[in-house]
Amino acid sequence: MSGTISLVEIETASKILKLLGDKTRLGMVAMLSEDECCVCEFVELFQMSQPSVSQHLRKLRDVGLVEETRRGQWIFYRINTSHEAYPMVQTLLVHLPDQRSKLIELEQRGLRVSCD
Amino acid sequence: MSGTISLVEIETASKILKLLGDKTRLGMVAMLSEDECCVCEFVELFQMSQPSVSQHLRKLRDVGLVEETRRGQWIFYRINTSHEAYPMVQTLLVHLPDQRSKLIELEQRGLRVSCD
DNA sequence: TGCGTATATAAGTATATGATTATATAATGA
DNA sequence: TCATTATATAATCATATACTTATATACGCA
Repeated sequence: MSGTISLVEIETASKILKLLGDKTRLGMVAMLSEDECCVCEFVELFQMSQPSVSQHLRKLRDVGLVEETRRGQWIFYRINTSHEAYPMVQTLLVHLPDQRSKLIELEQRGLRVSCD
Repeated sequence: MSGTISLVEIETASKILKLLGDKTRLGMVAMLSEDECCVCEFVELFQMSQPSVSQHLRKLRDVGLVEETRRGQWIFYRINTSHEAYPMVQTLLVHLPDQRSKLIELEQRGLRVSCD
């Protein structure tokens, strides 16, 4: 229903915001709001070790903010739009710079993973 | 200009969100979005020691998210609506439960500080 | 001036966090 | 089946965080 705002308890909201209060994880969520991504793409995008990327994604997954799907060797992550805090997160993301160019640049470098 | 959304860099946004990723500070900012408050009111509202409250407020002040004014013995805090990330913070707060009842309850218990 | 109240700051400490390194698991293809 | 690639997890460690206690500062009032 348009006009209805989904409310989140302060305690719940602060847990989500603590997760997003890390530039890597916030960047990941911003990227995922454009498109699904897999771990090796994040490794490239953030110039960060694979275990580090996996651990950040795990934290996001543990609270249910992202979901994963395996496709062949790759595990793709996406935002869980049914999460109770998703509406709040979405209004947040509106204030962040568009991340599409980074995905495009990745694609041009031949490092974008796509499964059909 | 309506329709224009103020953008915040991911690094800046994550710093703000890290601060708001603590239930005490998020609660404080939510309260302050209703009305100015002083330290002793937060001590009562959050049932927390005075130094702890002061330290949380200092972090919020250090990034410029809140401002202070001394009035007599008391130092009142308020949200800095000119902060570059304020629009983002404001859209966040919309998703949190209304805090007015807590201020009203404080007033009824005679613990609300007001200076004229 | 001296006392009480409000607040800030400093020091200390236990816990949380984010990175690294090493290792385990799972899928692909020769 | 074996090597390679992608990912997860565990262990470790340095740093950050949030609280406590103790103390300093500032104001109001008798």
